[in-house]
Amino acid sequence: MIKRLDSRSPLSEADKLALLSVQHSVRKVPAGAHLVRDGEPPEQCALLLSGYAYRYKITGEGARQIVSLHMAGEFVDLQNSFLQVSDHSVQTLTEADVAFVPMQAIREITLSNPSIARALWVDTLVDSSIFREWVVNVGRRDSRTRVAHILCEFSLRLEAAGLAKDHRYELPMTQEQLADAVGLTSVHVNRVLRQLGEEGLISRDRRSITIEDWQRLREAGDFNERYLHHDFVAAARN
Amino acid sequence: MIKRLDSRSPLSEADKLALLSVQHSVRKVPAGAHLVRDGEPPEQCALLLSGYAYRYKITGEGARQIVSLHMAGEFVDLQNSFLQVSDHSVQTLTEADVAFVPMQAIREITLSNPSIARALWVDTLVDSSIFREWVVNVGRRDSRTRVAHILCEFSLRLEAAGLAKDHRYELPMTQEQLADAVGLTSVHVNRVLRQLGEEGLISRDRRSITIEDWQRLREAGDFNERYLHHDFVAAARN
DNA sequence: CGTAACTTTGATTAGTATCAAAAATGGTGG
DNA sequence: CCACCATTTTTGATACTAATCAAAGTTACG
Repeated sequence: MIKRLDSRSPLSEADKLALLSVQHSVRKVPAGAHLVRDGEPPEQCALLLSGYAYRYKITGEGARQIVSLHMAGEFVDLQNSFLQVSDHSVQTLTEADVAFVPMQAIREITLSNPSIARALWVDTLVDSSIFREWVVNVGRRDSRTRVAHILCEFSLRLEAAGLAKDHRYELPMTQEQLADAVGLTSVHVNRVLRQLGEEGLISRDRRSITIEDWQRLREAGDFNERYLHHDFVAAARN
Repeated sequence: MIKRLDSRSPLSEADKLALLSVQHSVRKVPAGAHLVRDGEPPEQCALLLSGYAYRYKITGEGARQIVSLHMAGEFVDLQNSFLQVSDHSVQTLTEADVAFVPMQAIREITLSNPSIARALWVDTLVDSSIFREWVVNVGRRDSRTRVAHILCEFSLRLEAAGLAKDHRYELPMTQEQLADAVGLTSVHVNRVLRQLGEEGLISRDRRSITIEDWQRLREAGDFNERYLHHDFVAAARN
């Protein structure tokens, strides 16, 4: 986690020590547990040490839209950190090890340590960039492109997190959850996945995805990784 | 602008003075001008003093998705402030007065002044919350609900900015732009607007919108203003 | 093993897009 | 102030994508 922050907004050794010594408690949380609930005040900030989680909102009609997916090393709750009431829920997708940090500790360290504040802020800005791309994905791409796009995104993010390689990864989501992330029905996602398989772009085995032809899937998904901001260190120059 | 920041994350008088004295240049910018271009490094941070602007991205197919709308008093470019390359473009919707602040100045003041950093950060977190809601809007709501929802959002945001009252406002967007914000075609947006009018929920005159029945439009749009975080001051308790 | 959750397939429908064109509006120069 | 042109709004007809409904397979798990 620290490595990730550092890569985008450099921290001194002292900063890293300060981060490591922030008060927190680690707990193992089962799959399907809520880390944050829509409408409740955020009191702890959860950092995923292992496992997966997703943010979602429910419409008045009862439909669910997943608005982001998070994996080991990511903060799941900085988004709510300085707001009074959570505007969405966060739920684990798998069993997960979670470090809970009291909001108060986050508030204190960010006031006393501007470099850390900066690094956390940058982290939330990257989240925002992904939200924007999801608006586009869901708003302006057809079903095949949408699904291909999200498969590309997951592949790169998991590789960056060291959870995948060679364009092969475990995706611990049901097709229904995938559907809720791309704004389609699970039935349709199923058909699209089959089609992508038939075209030789991907292959699947249970929950594992192998991208057989990265270049073509990238094109099919209208995917450009720039929005992930994986390689940049703007703040490096101060 | 300062008032807005202060309301969500309190600033001392000294902070306010510091903000006011940040180096900047004010320019009048014509409608349709780009403030940020996708793919270019952000060098200045634009603060809208008057007028409107929107962020957008273009898909490989050439379709446009507007990902947010900004009005007087809002920062248009904090989102890119610490990232190396912009992942989207920002264009003015109307003629606008814009204060340009060099990124360097933002970086310096946020390192030296944690309260200001906090306030700006909170501002970007609220932006994120709106992005999330847009993902839901575009991903899981039908056309009528989507349009009603965005009309509600604009009404509250404009009122909060002092640009509207009594649920009546000027919306300087064409129906095509509105369509690009809700992920529909302009033809369909036109039909939905007509329908909302026939149902007595809104009325229109040129670009001005009057919400004739707030309660019913709110229901029609599955609208809950919580995600706008207009009334909260979490950081107040530090 | 038995059962619930998930995936897959098929048939039909609904909602939006697309295409086309007419009407209205707004701005410009004469 | 008017005539003209470009842009925007409106309407209609048709096509297509993805939703819905239903049910059969398959997988995971206690």
